[in-house]
Amino acid sequence: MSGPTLSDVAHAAGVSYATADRVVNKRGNVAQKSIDKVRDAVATLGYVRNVAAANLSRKQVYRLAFLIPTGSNAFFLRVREHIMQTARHLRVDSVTVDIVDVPAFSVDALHSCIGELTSFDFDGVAIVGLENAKLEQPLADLQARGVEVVGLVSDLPNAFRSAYIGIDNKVAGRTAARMTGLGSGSGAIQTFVGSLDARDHAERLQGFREVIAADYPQMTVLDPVLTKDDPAVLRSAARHALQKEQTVSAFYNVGAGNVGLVDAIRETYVNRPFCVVHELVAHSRQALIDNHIDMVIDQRPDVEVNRAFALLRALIDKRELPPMPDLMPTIYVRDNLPANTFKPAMETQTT
Amino acid sequence: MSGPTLSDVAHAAGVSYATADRVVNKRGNVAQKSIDKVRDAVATLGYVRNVAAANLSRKQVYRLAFLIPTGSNAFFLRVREHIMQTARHLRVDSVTVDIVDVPAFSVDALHSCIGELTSFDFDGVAIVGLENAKLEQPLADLQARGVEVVGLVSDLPNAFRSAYIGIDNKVAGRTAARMTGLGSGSGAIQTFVGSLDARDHAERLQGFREVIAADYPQMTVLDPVLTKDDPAVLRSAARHALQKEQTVSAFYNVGAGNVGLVDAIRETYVNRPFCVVHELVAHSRQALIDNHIDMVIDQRPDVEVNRAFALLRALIDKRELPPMPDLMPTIYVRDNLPANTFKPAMETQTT
DNA sequence: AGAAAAATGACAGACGTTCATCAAAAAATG
DNA sequence: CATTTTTTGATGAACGTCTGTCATTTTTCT
Repeated sequence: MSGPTLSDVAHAAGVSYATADRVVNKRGNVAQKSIDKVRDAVATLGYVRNVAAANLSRKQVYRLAFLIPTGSNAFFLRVREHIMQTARHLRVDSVTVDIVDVPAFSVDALHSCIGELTSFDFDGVAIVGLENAKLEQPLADLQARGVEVVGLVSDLPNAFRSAYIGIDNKVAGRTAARMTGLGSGSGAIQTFVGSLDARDHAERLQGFREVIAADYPQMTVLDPVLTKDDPAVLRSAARHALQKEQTVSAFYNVGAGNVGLVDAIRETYVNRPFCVVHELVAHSRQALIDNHIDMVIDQRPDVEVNRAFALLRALIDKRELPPMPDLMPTIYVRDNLPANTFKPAMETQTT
Repeated sequence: MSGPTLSDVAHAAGVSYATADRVVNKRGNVAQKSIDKVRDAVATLGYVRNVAAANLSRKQVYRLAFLIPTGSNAFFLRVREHIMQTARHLRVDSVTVDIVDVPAFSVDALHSCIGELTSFDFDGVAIVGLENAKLEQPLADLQARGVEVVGLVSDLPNAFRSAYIGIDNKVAGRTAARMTGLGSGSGAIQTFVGSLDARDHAERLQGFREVIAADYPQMTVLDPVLTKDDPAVLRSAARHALQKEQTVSAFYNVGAGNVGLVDAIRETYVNRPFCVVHELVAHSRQALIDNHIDMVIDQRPDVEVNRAFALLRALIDKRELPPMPDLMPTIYVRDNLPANTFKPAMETQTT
């Protein structure tokens, strides 16, 4: 019924259980001849280790940490809440989770946070990262201690994490452009970015420009307003664009701070621009319903968090990674909004 | 380190291990007083059963079956392939999978297939269903034998399955309409359906009509052509629509058979209609790249299959269901196509 | 050949649960 | 109070793997 055991393998290979165990667990001190015999037996019998038994025996626990930017950013509140919820359900699998707060967009803060992680011996960490060479040293230290590291939402220096879990932001920008082209057609597009140092912002803008340039020659992409994701900046810049330029027919906000953008649009009664923004949160959702914006491109942080858990566990177990469908930006319009309300997280940390 | 054991609970409750075990496993023959004491201890200690140990002890194996329509339908080939791939990776968790072929769209065939399932004692089955009262009896029999049943992609009679895993097709239709409104703007929309008896097709069309009627009065939705998902029917109907009606400015195909639709469009050199179809497969992908169609609404069968596995396991274990983000229709345009090639499945069944 | 090194076999305790058995205690019944 | 019924405690054998120890065999080297 339930597959062959290691005893069966040992017997089939004509060696003792101890030797078979030495082979499959790479304990060394085994003759090549025996290794081959055991490998063959494993293959022909189709032996797969019983993880339940293995985890039981070695008292495996998965101690995970998530490094998430602090602040009232609605997007990361969503992320936090989903982590807590999932963590509660994963306790049956011996998974424990800590959420570590780290000041947003600060390389130095992230640096010291990662440094402190080493003293807590986690088995795996997911980090909302920044791409900065300064982070390489502490990440390398972490990995040297056998901690699995993945980048979440925003990537880390590539060589110092095992995987990146997030959407392809260039693709997201290209999609935004295609939608803007469909919805607007001609005129100038005012773009807004939080910071061009943030790779995700830069990539989105780049993808956006590519598609407009290639397929919508009758539209022009205006240089982005630098907003630092500050709603106040968005508000005044958007007002300015709406009043002065008659020809602005579309807005694309690559970053956050949509509250301000929507404020400005709300004041415009006729012919508001076609408007695409990122990340579905309570406010952008409402703006969609109220017909102040046309489209929200969302990266489904809940899905990303789920994947982070699955991936970290697989990495820690050092097993082959399960097939993971690509993460796709999800396009929300008024007509396909999920029923879920986005309530503020009110849970405390699980330790 | 790793949470309290049942021994700890028993000790804290002041009862024997045996009694604590009787309580948590509902074996009966235990005084209410003891039940309360144990429950309290579980709560205060935060005891959660160690599934690894439990599964080991009871030699838990998950025998799953997927009932998938036969035929060369590219969509279900995708589904099958992903099931096989995932199954291979889940062997480490003692999951075995059988894919059962069932003739497409036949209530009688599905009926007898489900009937035969009872003799194989599976623990859970996922069924690409049909909504027909005829199926209620065999489904009830299955469930009576303790088999967990979920509907996949296309639902079963609601009362006879534990869950439906698939997108909300009305939402998908509404989204298609919004996109068509953005992309086209005015004129007649020719729609195509496989069959109005298929609930997913009917719902998509209904959602589509709703949005066009409400928000795009300058567009009209023509009555759907019934295609039975046959490319030949699509081809001739589309040709007819393109030649005769000058005013057809958009196509929306609710069902399959897009090969024929694209054939007809390819012949139209000027002003082809704005075109939205469902399900990303090799052919629709290519049509998108070739600019013969504008948009593909996809339900990510790979994601759905993953979810079916997770859900069935949770149901079989009778544990609380983990938080599952809504399944959203994914919108593909030329600019966000996944790199993956859709190669035909070449695996054999896992048994 | 003899000594050192490497490889192997045999075994046993542990991990936390499930499940069964048996005797003992407590509670309910007449 | 005696008898039946219900509830409890104690115990032990699985489940498959991990890990360690120790004695024994085989190989390698001088």
